[in-house]
Amino acid sequence: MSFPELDQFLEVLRKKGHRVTPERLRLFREIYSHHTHIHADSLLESMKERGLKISRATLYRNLDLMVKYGFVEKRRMGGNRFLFEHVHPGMRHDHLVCSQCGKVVEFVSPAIEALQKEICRAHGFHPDQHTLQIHSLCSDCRPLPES
Amino acid sequence: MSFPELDQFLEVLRKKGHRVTPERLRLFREIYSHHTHIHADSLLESMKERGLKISRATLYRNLDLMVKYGFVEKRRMGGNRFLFEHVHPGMRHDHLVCSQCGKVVEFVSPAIEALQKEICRAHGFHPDQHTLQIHSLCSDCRPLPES
DNA sequence: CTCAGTGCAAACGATTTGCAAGCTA
DNA sequence: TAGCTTGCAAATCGTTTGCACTGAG
Repeated sequence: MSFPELDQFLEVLRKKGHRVTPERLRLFREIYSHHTHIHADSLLESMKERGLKISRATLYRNLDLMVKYGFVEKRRMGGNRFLFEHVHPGMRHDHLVCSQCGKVVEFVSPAIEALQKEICRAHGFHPDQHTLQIHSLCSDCRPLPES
Repeated sequence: MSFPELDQFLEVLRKKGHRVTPERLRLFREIYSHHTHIHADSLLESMKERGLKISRATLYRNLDLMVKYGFVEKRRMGGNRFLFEHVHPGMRHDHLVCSQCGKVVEFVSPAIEALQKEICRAHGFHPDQHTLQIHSLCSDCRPLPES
């Protein structure tokens, strides 16, 4: 499976003096074949299952590389682990996260998008590069956790 | 220094069969004397400086207790450490976080507040219990980190 | 007197890093 | 070949936990 973004990635690698290694390519394809946020561990496991060799260290190192060059986003959604997601050009979306169970729902809201920009601008933050998370309780996790 | 919320806290402790220990009281007062998000470590240090004895373990255990009973909020703002903040009744605010340096700015926006509620509702999330974070780059951290 | 709470140190989970060996350019 | 990359294992970092002791009720 190939992705249009792969060529851009290769170009960046060359331009920046990085080498094109099999591990790098495998990982790149792997992330681009998942269409939502995924943990480093799940990526590793998923690659292992498919027989794609890569070590945990290399995985983390290359994820950071892809983040650095803008191919991947790395964020935390309240939990302990980072979630990775390949960028979706021209398709911004934000995340609604359950503070209890960690469930993540994606949503798109032009209205909130506009407000985000405005708030960023008002505080001297860069208005083009932003993401937003709403943390709340999902329907399974009851309104108020008693006990 | 005493806080109106302290009495509520004491009441909850009694009602729930928890004991009123000096460590608990010290910590409670400590958090309520800080008016923004603060790391566990800073709390510990700050208490140590003031000669208020408490161990790291007890600190974490009691922070969780206060979270459980709704006196404290515990969240991650992108960094590795949790941030704690005593609740500000009737004074909701959200956070704008620099994805680079971690700087956190508080803001209030009734408009975004309304949208949050709406989005929560639309996805079956609890609309009253929510917080929101915008992640972007602050003025010091330049638009696009080259290299 | 009892059992919840404390402190210490050890355990943990995710991620990062040092170093020797491997492989791109 | 040169030196970026890899894999392994060890290290780190913040937070959590087991356990014996302490002290609130």
